[in-house]
Amino acid sequence: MYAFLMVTFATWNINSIRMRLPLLLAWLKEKVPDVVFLQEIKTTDDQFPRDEIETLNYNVALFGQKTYNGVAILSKYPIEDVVQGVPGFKDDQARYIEAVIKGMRVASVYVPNGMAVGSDKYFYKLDFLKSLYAHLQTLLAYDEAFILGGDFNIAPTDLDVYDPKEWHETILCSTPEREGFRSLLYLGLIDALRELHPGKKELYTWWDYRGAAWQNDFGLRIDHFLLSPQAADLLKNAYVDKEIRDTDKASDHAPVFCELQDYAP
DNA sequence: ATGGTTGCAGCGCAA
Repeated sequence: MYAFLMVTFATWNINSIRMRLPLLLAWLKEKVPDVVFLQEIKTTDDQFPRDEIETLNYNVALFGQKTYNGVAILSKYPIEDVVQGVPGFKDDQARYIEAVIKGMRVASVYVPNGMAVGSDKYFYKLDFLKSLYAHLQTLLAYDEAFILGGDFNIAPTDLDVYDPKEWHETILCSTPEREGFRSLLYLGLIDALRELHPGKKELYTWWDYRGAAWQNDFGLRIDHFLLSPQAADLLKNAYVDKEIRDTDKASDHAPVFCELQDYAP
């Protein structure tokens, strides 16, 4: 009798939670996702608008940072066993938070942008991906349902890029970055959005503020949900919520939704 | 167009 119940996950690079708070609150009220992964909250935990979000019946888990980065998990259900940072990766930037919700492990990740191929930040990005790979390998050994959502700052294939020639071997699209992402898939994780929309080009999640990219649909798919095989068995729906990208004072990223059949009714 | 726009912080840096 619980067969039709769903748990709705959303991931959104919000690009400053304080700048985007009215938009976030309206969006939460309208869409009512059960669990939300946020990236680039760009604030310390003490400056996070916790009260406004808790008023909408969300629990909050934070890994904040001043000015840059910062990740969070919002959940209608209790949040347990919070982990801040990728275990085993020494990092002074707040880019990963993991927890257990309704018995299932969940995580919100903000993979480094990398700035330019060959830069110091680029190699930091590749190092981050290696450590993420090692940690996910550990988690997958449990053979349990697990969901990871976030801004990976990688367009996995040319299908995920509005103009692959212009972006050929540039940041977000270089072969080492793509191999890093692909290695996560080869571990056995499933790219939820691509799984349900094979061959579809218009799955973009990010449009640069510059160059009227949104108006021209110059987009890239760089925000992803990765599911363990046990979670993928429950996958019912995945889509990009493009509507909010069109609003005034929008983030440059659109949220991605992922609906799983309820795993603990 | 090695430009363009946005957020944070209060100047340039990061994206």
